[in-house]
Amino acid sequence: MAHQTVRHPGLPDDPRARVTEPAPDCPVEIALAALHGRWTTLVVRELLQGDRSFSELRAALPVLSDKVLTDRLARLAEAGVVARERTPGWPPRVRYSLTPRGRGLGPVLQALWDWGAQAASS
Amino acid sequence: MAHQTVRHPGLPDDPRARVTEPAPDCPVEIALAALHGRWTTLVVRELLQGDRSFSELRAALPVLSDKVLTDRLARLAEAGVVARERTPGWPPRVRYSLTPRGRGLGPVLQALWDWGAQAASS
DNA sequence: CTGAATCCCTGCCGATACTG
DNA sequence: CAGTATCGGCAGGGATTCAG
Repeated sequence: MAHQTVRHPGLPDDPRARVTEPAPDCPVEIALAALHGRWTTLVVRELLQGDRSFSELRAALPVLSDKVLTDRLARLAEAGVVARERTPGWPPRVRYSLTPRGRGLGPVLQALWDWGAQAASS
Repeated sequence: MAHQTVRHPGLPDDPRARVTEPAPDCPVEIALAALHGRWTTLVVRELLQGDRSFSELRAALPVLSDKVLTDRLARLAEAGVVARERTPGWPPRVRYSLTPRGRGLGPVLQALWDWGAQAASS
């Protein structure tokens, strides 16, 4: 059943696994930074189902304000998770989609889901 | 090579996967909340290597202040990740260790590490 | 030794109004 | 349609000091 060698009690043999204070280049920090912020995971979830326009995202997440949606998309783009594509002409249309790296977040979200779905009993 | 069935584009068939706004009972939110905050993952990393006292944690993470360490341990305990054990007598000694649930964070951190370790190229 | 109390500063995020 | 500009409330987190 176990399909990976059990190396639980040790993260990879990498110097970044031994830092004594938060480091922006730590892979775990990078991943958490990409998912950081309210609404971020929900935006990623929407895009995991296909590319979307700004309005479609607003419609899917009605409570999310324009400003925050803009901010989330900008941060996700900066993290290499989301790609923007403007179609020229009028009215302006922009399609958002996940990059390959963004699609790689699927298993990560799955791991988070699996852990969080367990009962909180110690 | 692929050792898991590809169900990328779909999180579990659970109503909580379809919420349209941040929900505290969403498993992903629960997991991210447990790991939330600066220093949190480093504290967990320390405890993944064995139980520790307050002072040992301070020594391992010298820049971390008392207040924040106290806060992180309290939050992790509340999340069912960390267990506290006071040994009676003087001076007061407290040992912190991971619960089984806390040890379950190993694979989660591994998934975050793996994703973050990839180059940020789109 | 293991924290709790207090102060302060910064950054997130929501609401509203406005622009290319 | 797809954003930007501005303002304000509030919580995160660091330093310092005090307590059980």
